[in-house]
Amino acid sequence: MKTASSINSIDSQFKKTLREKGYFITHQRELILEQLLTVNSHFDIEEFFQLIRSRNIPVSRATVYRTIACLEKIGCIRKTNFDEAHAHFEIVLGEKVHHEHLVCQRCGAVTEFSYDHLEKHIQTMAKSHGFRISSHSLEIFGVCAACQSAMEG
Amino acid sequence: MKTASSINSIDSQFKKTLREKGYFITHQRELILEQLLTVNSHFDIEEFFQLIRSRNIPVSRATVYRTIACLEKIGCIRKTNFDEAHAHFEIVLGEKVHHEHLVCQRCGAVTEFSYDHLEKHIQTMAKSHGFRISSHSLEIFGVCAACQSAMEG
DNA sequence: TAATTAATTGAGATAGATTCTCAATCTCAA
DNA sequence: TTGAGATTGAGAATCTATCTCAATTAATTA
Repeated sequence: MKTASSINSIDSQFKKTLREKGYFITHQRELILEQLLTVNSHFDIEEFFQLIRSRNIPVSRATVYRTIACLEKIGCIRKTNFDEAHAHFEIVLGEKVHHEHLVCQRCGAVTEFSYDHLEKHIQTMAKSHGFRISSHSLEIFGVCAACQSAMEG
Repeated sequence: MKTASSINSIDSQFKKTLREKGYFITHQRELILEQLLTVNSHFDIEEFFQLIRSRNIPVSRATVYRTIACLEKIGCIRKTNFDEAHAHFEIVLGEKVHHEHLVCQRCGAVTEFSYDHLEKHIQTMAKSHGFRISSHSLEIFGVCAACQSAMEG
């Protein structure tokens, strides 16, 4: 649950990280951060930009794309692949445990789950190949429970 | 290792599957299949199409895209996500064990590995969410051993 | 084998997502 | 306050992939 204070805290973390990495805190970035904290996980940029538009937030599409890319680069946001033409993103900061995704190919619903052992298995696997890990992603595609019922009915 | 006979066998499997699923065996599809068997795993369509061009194989870009999509639909080819703007594909038929990928973000090298337990863990996870799995993909991003040495040197 | 029907093809238009250009503006540090 | 360098906006450009539609071709049937 996002309480007012947790939002402020995430917002501050974003800005702190931006500063630490040498980025400027611009008015547009502040506006985007503020809006980012109002969206659910797993947004796509166009959808997010339309939201910004509808709220009359004065930020251009280019800046939204650039800011998301920037936040991704500094690790505040994660890009995820749901096998669609456009990228999806989710907020990372403030998250304790890395999670994976169940993606329903019928309704598009995304369910997060965490998988304790995966992390260490991956480490072992990578080590045996001399590979230095920077990230990983596990997506499971299929049909969610709700859609299964809907299809039977 | 792809021997002449294994290639013919894969080629026949492709065609058999096409027929079974009600697709026509066209001259263009035969040409594409033939060329497909000469490329390494993990090709992207544009790269593949340029290869076809350079060999003066008379098949259009649209047909290459359509045929790859068709082969994917019938399960002869798998689409993979290497965090790039374009999709990558790999041949599935003739493969015994599903594999995952280590993707080097520096040189782009892709290493396959298989992970015995993943399959059943995923099944368990999905079951607990009432989710019906159709596929999954695990990609590990980072820097391969060779690039690590190169970066030190 | 010829006719029939539906699938497939090619060329180019189109769509969709994202990045780029560049002049104007803004941020931050000194 | 000021200068250097980062950032922005608007629209052009790029890139990947799909779509359109008339012409052609594959498989089926007579």
